Amino acid sequence: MQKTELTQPSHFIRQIVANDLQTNKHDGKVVTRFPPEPNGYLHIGHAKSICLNFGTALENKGNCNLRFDDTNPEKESIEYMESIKRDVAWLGFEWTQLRHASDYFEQLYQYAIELIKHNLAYVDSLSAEEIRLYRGTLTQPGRESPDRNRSIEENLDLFSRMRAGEFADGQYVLRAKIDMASPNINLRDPAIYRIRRVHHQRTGDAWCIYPMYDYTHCISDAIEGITHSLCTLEFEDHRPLYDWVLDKLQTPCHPQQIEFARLQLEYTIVSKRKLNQLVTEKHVSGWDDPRMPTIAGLRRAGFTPQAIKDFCERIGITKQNSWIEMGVLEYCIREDLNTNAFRAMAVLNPLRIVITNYPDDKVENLEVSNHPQRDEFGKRIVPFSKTILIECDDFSENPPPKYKRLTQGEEVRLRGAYVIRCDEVIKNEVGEIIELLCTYDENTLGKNPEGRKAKGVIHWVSQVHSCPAEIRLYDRLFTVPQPDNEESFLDVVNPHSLQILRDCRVEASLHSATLENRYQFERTGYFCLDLESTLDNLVFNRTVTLRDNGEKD
RNA sequence: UGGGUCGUCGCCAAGCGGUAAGGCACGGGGUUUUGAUCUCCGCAUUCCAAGGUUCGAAUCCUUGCGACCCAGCCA
Repeated sequence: MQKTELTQPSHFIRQIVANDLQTNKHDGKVVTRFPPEPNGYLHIGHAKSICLNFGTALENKGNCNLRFDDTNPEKESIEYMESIKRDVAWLGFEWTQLRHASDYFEQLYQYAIELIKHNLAYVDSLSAEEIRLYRGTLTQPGRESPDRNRSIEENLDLFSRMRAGEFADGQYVLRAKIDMASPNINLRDPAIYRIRRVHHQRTGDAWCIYPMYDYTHCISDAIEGITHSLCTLEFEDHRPLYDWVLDKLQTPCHPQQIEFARLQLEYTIVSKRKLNQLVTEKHVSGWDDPRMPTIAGLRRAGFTPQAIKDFCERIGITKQNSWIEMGVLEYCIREDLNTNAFRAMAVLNPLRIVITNYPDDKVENLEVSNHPQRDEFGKRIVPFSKTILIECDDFSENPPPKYKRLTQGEEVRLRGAYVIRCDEVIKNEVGEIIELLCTYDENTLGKNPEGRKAKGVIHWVSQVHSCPAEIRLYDRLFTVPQPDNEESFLDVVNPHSLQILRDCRVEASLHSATLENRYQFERTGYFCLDLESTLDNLVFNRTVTLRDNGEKD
């Protein structure tokens, strides 16, 4: 938000807003809203909408409300509202006002009476099933309900009695009187109020009739003075209805609905039903499992708000259905963490090295830079001693060509420390390597050895000084790019999406790691503390691996 | 001949009648005490297709083709 303001690419919504500002269409105001239904957790797709709505307001010194579309109490809850507020705030956005569609229930009711009085709405006694039958099909026009020409007086009476609770759930419905022959099915006398005796999380039992989305949303927008009502493509067909309602009623203003394509991210699923299934069937640990595409999951995995916002900016806003590759999201988090994460060393699969020519009890507190490019990050102390641990992978008896790590008889640099040479490989009775005997060159601290150069650089920790840790390696949750297209998305859950390593050793400085900090474990990836971590049992999550251009085996 | 929307590089995406931006990915060189970062270079004679208008078309017109959305008293 701070760095790219002037270079932000334009997209069609920015152009519309800029043009409206120029022509003074809305008195020079820009007011948007993010209108989630509190019936689930926010996910990366919502992040796109959040960034668009809040971003549009911010860029134009306008306002953006957070409005809960809470018109269907059966599915909604306060718990979801709280999680949504937490996630929006975490992303770094501040809503101008917190609103609820339910704040407008009385006004919505009065507007409905207005519609009835203008002979533009009627109470229908057809059942849900009958209404479906009367609606017609995509190619066949619908038929008018027998109740369509009920008198205004009778409609008024029935509607007030609907509110008063005189009828059973489903017995009556209030419908807009538009056009049963419209090629746009949304205009075939859509239901705008239904009777539902459900306790509402905010209005309690004050109402037994609840307004429907199409009727509620446009009026809520108008009440809040929204100028640009941004929504996803599937609502394009609803725009004529949005406009119809506002055209017929004396509302404070008539916002412009503009549709954009929702985000589709490869290797993820975003349907609430499916996400819920992953949770309840224990394919993941919860809504905030680091493999989940939820904001909570991304947060726990170590993603930063800035990376997510950068991602949303990069993918653009258009009306094209498109699939974004994971690589884009990964690039964004790597870019952020590369410049902002402290470096540290952690050995995931330890292999012991004894430096035979290093004094038995000597310990050197080496000063190591916290960031190779940012000196202002300072230095930390990393103890060095005779017995150290390196990554199993960093030693090979039969190295492939161009191998840059440790091999017998060859030299390698221990990051931030000395150059060592491997002299001998110790194996157990079944032939597994259990220890390496090496010698170090005491003249190589902070400088290259005389006349030669180590083949590569590997990371390490001192055995006695390091801390044990559990490290969780996460990978994509699905094995195919579009799990939604699969007969059963559960069949393509990646069985290796979580690998828990329990014998890891991390450098001593990580004992004081905090939930807020991110780290690059040098040469292995970006990590953060998991919220289950304790002082006696450090747990780190891998956010993303380092980019790997190398010819690793 | 139901309605709506959309087709520009492997994936995104600018372009708005004056001769194809940019990002990701990918390939190659350089620097490097992270096979990271950084850096340099390469990467659409062509814009779904075919016609047409024009000095000039990805942009305008016509006709096709393909994809997505809509028949909840969900949002």
